[in-house]
Amino acid sequence: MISNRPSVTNKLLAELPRAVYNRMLPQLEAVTLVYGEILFEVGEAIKHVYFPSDSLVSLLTQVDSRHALEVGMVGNEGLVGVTFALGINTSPVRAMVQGSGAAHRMTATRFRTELQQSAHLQKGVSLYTHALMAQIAQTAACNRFHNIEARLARWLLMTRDRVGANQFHLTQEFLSDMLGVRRVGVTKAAHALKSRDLIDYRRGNIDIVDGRGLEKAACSCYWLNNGKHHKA
Amino acid sequence: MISNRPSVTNKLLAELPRAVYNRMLPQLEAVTLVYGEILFEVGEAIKHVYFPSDSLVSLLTQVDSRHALEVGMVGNEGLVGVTFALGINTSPVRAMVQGSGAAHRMTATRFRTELQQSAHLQKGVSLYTHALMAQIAQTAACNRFHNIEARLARWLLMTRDRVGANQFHLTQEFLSDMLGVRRVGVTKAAHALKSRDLIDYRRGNIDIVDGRGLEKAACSCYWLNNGKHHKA
DNA sequence: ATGCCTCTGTACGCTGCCGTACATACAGGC
DNA sequence: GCCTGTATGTACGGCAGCGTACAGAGGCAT
Repeated sequence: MISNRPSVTNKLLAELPRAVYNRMLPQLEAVTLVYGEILFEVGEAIKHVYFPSDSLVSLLTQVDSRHALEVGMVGNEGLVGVTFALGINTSPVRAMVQGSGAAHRMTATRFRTELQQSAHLQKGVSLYTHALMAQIAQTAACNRFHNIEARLARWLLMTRDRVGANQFHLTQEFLSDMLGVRRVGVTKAAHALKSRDLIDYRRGNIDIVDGRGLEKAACSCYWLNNGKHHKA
Repeated sequence: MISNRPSVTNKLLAELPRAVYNRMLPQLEAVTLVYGEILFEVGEAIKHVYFPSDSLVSLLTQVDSRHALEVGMVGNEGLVGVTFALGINTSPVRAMVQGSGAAHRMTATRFRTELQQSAHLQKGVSLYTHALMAQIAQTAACNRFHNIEARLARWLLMTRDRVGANQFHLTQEFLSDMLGVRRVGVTKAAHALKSRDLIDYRRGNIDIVDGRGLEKAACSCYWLNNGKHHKA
């Protein structure tokens, strides 16, 4: 018989031993995250941690009122709120929903209890924290050395890998905040990629036409950090 | 009476409860780190973790053969090898000694044992890991938006805070790798700061003349992330 | 003191991105 | 259909930093 418990496709949860997984399930609340929603703001107390399944969350640093920059991207391979697992109940970054979709969340206090009770969960979260640190460091270097076009290509590929689809909704305005550049800069880069038949887009709907080609257009950072850390 | 055990001034160690501290001491090996020494390379297995006391270590990402960039700085407030505490025995970054001085190190396997035995140590390492993540994220944004001069000022101040002195040895060539810019770029920025009587330097010996002034010349990232996270 | 090596300063053309402003095109509501 | 808002395209001067090359200048060793 089929249970009516939420179907959890978050990998971090899915890789837990059966017993731990089952114990955690009733504590998880299924939620739908929507594009633009802010899960937590810088310095704000974290109330829940989120386990995306087919949603996608961006971690952003705000420099001043005009400038923002994405430092990390969390899909179903991780959780939003790793800092909480490190014993801090505020976030150094803003977490914003970049791709609408399903996720499960758990209250911060319950999550803490679970962490204390399960070495497996601790281990999984630690591994993911490490992967996230590596991603942030890689992104930092990428932002410094690579041009907008290559970074845009990489970014689109990383998004594709996490949502598992070649189409998704994103405006250029939004992308400019992710890459930390002017909207016009995104327009030019996107135009260039489009003219080479690598992508297509129309009013926020982006379509990756030639994935292979796009991978060539992206900087090598993509391969070094494409969210497949666990697979190696 | 005065014991002849090594005087450990690393804050992470110093803040441990007496009992834990005493148990760890015999496992710690006093070492002297020298400018330019590489503690570990990207992807290499970590043999030891390091607790700097008056030495200073840079965490670098190597993009290609020509381009490197510092993403984090570790002084006596932390440890080098946090990723190991997260269950990964390789480092995603290169760790390079930026300021010669004393440190204590422990073999990776012993460190892991200690971690399992002491919740206090775990807690301390977790908090530091969080601070380091915040630092890396902040640095990422800083590298994206602020000009060389402001970044150089910030960098010198961060170094000062960690070594606890207004003078230290650093060539402009070295600095260019830290900031991810040309050496000439550093020369110009340093020259500008010198002409404003904020710093002085001569063949690698840098002297912060006017700390207050330098703080004004630095970007706001300095205040957001000046290694005093624990004090708040 | 001589010579070498390292460190710092200067020059020059180039390009990617910036800030800003404005023009076009598409979508949905009425 | 028309209007309005949103999304995308184009234009233009300006500048910070790039890549490269070479010139002084201080330290150190022989």
